[in-house]
Order: sequence, then C-alpha cells, then structure tokens
Amino acid sequence: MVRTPLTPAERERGRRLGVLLRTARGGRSMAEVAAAAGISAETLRKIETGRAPTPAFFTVVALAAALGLSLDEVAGACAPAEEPAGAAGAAA
Amino acid sequence: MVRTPLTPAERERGRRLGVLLRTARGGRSMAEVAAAAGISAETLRKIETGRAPTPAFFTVVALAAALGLSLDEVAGACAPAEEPAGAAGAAA
DNA sequence: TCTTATACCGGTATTAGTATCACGTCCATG
DNA sequence: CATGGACGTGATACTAATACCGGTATAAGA
Repeated sequence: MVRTPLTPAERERGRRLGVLLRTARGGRSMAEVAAAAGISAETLRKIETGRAPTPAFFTVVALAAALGLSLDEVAGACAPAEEPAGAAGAAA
Repeated sequence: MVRTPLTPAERERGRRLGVLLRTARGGRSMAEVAAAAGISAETLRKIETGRAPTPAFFTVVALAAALGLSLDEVAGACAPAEEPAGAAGAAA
C-alpha cells in the first residue's frame, strides 16, 4: 500500500468542504460558479457532494475566489477538530 | 483528452508554490516539516521542487499550518500576475 | 577514511482528481 | 401534458498526487 486510500476522516473533511462551498454558492447555478472558477460543473458537483474529498489546491483557490471566500476560513471550517494534534502548534 | 494535462502555466504556478514553501521552511529539515504536516518527506520534496505542481488542498493546508503561513498569502503569492482577476471580482 | 544526515533523483505502485457522456429526477413554465 | 433548466448519479478515460525503494552527492563529524 503506497498511497493512503483516503481515511473516513478525510472524506468527512471533504464533505464539510463541499457543504461550505455549496452554502457559499447560495442561489447561483453550479454551471455559473464552475465557469467562474474555470472548472467543469461536474467537478464542482463532485466536490460539493463530497465525492472528491481532497480536490487540488488551486481548484479550491479558484472556487474560493469565485465565491468570495477566504482560504483560511475555508480551511478552518473544514478542520474543526484538528487531525494531527500539533501540526501547526508543534512546528510553530 | 478527458483531463487537462497540466498547462505550463500551472506548472509555473506550482513552482512558485514550491519556492514559497521552501523559503518558509527556512533551515528546518524536510523530514521535520513533512512530519509536522503529516505527509511524507518525498511528497514535500516533490512539491517544493515543483514536480507536484498541483498538490491536494489539504496537503497545502497542513503545510501552511506547519510553516505558519496564511493560505491567502500562499495563494496570492502563487498567482501574482494573471490569475483570472474576473473570478473573484466578477463573482463579488 | 568512514559514517551519518540531508537532499536530490529515478523508477514503481496505487489511489484519487478532473472531464466527458448518458440517463434519470425535480420543478417551473409554456 | 410537453419542454426546458438545474441537479444528481453512474460509468469511462486519463492524468496527477502520494508513498516507498534504491541509488547518488555533499557536508559534517568521529
């Protein structure tokens, strides 16, 4: 096993990300936001529904920009109960 | 062609991300930072050297946390010139 | 000199993200 | 009722990220 097959916690985190993005999208259509972010509507759907729990960094960046979200907010909202206790803390 | 094979611009963007992360790492070892971020040293090396230009969102989140960086700063530093300025602006 | 630690690099294996296609559903409008 | 838009889901295709392995180079220290 050379590649971590995405733990349930990671999928849960991806689900939170999807909910957050969908909420931020509000009443706008998927196609509109996806076009604004430069991705396909299907991909946006997968991210929002949690079927793509760990999208590429710049995909999220583009979506956050299209939705007017702060990346720090997004990241904070997705990791409410931090995973590695001390990732930031230990390093800092 | 079902998947955009990573344009040169995207690779360039990834290279900027790598340089930024390496600079933020300072004198600390790759293994130390990678462990703090919860990823393998090999992966961190690939990201820093630009060989993994579009890492997963939460990978960058973990690295930024381990390095004490703001995600908005990171994203801004990676797309200095021609990030589709309309993305955020148009949406907002 | 030998050993150790760090980093770089190539290859390999496996999972996952991204995109397209096709079909189905729901809802509003004609 | 028919039509169209928006969302959802499954399958399919292909590229990329992640991880591990071995080898290599360099610098520091015994």
